[in-house]
Amino acid sequence: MTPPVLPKPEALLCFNLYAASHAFNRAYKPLLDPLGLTYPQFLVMLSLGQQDGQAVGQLSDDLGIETNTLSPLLKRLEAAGQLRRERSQTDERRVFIHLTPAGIDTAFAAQRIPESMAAALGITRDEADSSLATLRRLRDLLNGTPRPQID
Amino acid sequence: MTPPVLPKPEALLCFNLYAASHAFNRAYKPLLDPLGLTYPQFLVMLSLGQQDGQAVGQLSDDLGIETNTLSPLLKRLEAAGQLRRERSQTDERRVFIHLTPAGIDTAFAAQRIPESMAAALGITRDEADSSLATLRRLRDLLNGTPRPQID
DNA sequence: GCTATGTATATCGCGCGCGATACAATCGCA
DNA sequence: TGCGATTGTATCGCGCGCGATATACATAGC
Repeated sequence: MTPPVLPKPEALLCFNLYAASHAFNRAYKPLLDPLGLTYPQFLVMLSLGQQDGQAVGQLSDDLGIETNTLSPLLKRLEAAGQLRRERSQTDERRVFIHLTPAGIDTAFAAQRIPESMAAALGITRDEADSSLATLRRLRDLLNGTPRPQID
Repeated sequence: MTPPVLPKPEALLCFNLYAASHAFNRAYKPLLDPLGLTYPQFLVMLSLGQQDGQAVGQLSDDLGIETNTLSPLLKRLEAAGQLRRERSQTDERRVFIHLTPAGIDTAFAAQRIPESMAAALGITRDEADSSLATLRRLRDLLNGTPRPQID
């Protein structure tokens, strides 16, 4: 029988995900501020550092951020001198994103943040990987992927 | 030695948390739309359903949402007829939030969403609780709590 | 009582996050 | 070749999320 009282948000997986995500954002902020990056901007810089010259749509797919969110975000990063936006010659609808030299420096500095955060929290690689796998499985489930058990 | 290439966001715990959180939001949206609630509004309604008459600050603490986010959110819920805002008689700085009858109905309807979502995804209570505990520990770490192993 | 300090809530500004929409460039196909 | 459908990106509107700030109320100390 259904209990007479509603569940506390604390008892819900979705709330704990929501709260942990915001907690991560708050914890990263003091480390990202010196770089002049927001958290989603940090993700974009890392993705570009990993593979430069991606189109807007590729970034959108990889990060799960809609292009209508990315467009203004990329404009702000361009205005900050971190990247260039370059129309494709062969398909003028597409826009390729390239890091500037300053952007490359920023990306390398950004790379260290997760490491130092993990170290500061005392989280081992194994713990992180384990949680990460759980979250990835959950995300695939939510995204409607028909459960690809292995990756 | 540090690898010559930057890490993919995919390999980061923080990104997977970020992405899973947004995925949850997107998955909940079609279920919340009929109730006229956003996701944070859903959390507020559940919290009030669990304990009515909370002050703004209590909601803020419990949900980890700043009062500057809650104030306009509560005004929207009041405008939607889901709750009343009532100044305390004894301390006129405080505002207590009470669900309206319509709000109580909404809260009960909202309560079913997590259950049905879990069922649709094939997630058992044990799996949810296990992930939940991991996320809670992570959140406590990030919030600077000096690691209270048990709760 | 009267000022200083602290507390509870609210307002403002800016950057997401995303649905809806716009628009140009490309593609498909008769 | 031409024209409708599709694709890639951008714009708009609204609701968070949160730092900074405001404001009213309460409390403490004198």
